Amino acid sequence: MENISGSNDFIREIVSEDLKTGHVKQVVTRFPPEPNGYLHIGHAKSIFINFGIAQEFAGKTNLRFDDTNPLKEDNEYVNAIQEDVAWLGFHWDGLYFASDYFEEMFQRAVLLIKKGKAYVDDQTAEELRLTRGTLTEQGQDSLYRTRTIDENLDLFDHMRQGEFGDGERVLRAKIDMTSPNLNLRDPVLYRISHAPHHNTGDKWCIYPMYAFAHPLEDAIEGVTHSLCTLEFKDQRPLYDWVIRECEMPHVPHQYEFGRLNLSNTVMSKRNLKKLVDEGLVDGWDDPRMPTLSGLRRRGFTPESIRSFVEELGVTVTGGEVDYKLLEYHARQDLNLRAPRTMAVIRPLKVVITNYPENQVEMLDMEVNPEDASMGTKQVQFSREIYIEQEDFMEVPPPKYHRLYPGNEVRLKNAYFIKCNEVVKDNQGNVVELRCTYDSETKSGSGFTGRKVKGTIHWVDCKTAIPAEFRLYEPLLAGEFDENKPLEQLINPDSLKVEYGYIGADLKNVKIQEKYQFIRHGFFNVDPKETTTDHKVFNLIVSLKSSFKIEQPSAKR
RNA sequence: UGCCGGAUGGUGUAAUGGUAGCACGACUGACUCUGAAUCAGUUAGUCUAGGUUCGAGUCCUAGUCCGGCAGCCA
Repeated sequence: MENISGSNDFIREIVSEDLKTGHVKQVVTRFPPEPNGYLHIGHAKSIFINFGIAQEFAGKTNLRFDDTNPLKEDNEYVNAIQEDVAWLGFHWDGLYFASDYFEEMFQRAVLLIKKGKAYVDDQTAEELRLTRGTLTEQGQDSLYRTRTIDENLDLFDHMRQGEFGDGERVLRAKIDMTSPNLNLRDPVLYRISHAPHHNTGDKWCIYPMYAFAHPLEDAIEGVTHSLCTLEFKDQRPLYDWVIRECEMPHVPHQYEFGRLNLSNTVMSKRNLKKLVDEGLVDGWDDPRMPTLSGLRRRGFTPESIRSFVEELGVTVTGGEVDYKLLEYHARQDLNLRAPRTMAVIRPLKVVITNYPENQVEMLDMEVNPEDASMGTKQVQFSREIYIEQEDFMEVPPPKYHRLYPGNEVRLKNAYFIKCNEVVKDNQGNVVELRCTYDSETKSGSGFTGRKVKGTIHWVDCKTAIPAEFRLYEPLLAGEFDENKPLEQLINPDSLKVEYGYIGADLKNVKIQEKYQFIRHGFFNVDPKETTTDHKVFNLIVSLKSSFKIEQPSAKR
């Protein structure tokens, strides 16, 4: 069978081959998050791989919560994860919980004991660690390794009945304490934890470990290709051991791919949670976070995340992707879809002295020059407007095409204006510009009398609406360093808040709507902070700019 | 001095023994009522040393470097 997308990574080749040879009738994958945090863009890669491959080969994908550790899991995460997966555009075939299989897992563990393949160990966690050996030294058999089957059965049952305290005993696989693969040195299968579970309540006080539970979950659900990240590679022999020794009728296979790492950010649930818990960010959905909820609030579209992830491919090498590539995909998507508008983020007032005091006119503006079908809209123009502070310089550097004394520029969709006078306050700051306009130069009039180097955007003072703009830079100033406290790593400029103006055309914006503020970038209407009276816009990604001031004379 | 993986421009990725290609970035230029977009171009790569072969990024040997593994986490 051929896949639809045409992309052909090593996993798709395996799937293809399995289908062709008939080893597999229908491909079944699963996305198995632990509900102990919110999903991030790294998970998006796994989601696109698991759901994507199943889709391409007409298979099925389950959303399965790997909830085998009651201490860390919570229903808040269960709900958030479902929302995020759905937002990316995927529908799961089955919605399952590992905890629903606890009884079967217990029975399989009993089977292991009966076969002499598992035993109850009374050693402490510390003793276990000491006898496991090291990377270069083999481990030693536990004193309890030779317990009789009946004794093990009895003890394991008492574990389940709650007759021991946390950590007093564990169930271990009996494999090989001398194996060079640490995962095979009699790994722990079950531990005791008298903790309430988000799904099973207090029904259980023993919980299976990932290494035991995961292969069973896959087998129970009929998963054919269990796709996970590289760090589980060493567990593959154990995965196969569990399936085989537990005599699971269905045999899934594990394949590993490289995890996604993004530059200048934190990418582990542990550290993301820390940022949230320490109040260093505004929750899991802080727009600077690489979480899916953060990216959504920031304004990234699922389509741009998808094309980004798909471009990376599926490989067995690890690496770190420059976040600029994600920005590129966001621009690419938004450029075609986002309506254009003019917004002034750092306002500077301009009075057009030869424009009649009470005159007002409506000017046409293309909604999106990339898509004529989006039509035009009208924007109001009058004698007083705001322009961007950085679009004026009293002493312009070379190749500065914007406003400066004596220079003429075009106001986008309006007229040429020329700067005649600069008004300053007591401190010498420029507070107002007095300009004249040329009525011959109206946009759309076909005026060709003379040319102008620059076009700048503006907002009419009479109808301007105050707005808050949140400008973002990467969360971390440099690369993640686990030896430094998080608060020292955070980029102090990761969030800058500005107060400026939007035009009347944005009076009725709705949350999560995306716009391009001409010459600035793409912005999203913040869903958390925006009210009818106070509009907050999140910078999704700025427009590229080839303009650089050669001599940074910040003087205006 | 264990085991398992892996090394292709600054970054990510392709080439399945037969011309090292693509994308991002960076830099030019054209165009432009967004210094955007678009278009054209430039830049820059097979870890090292041997070997097999008419031919090696690809196969073999040795080395170097990088990642993962010593939770009763997943």
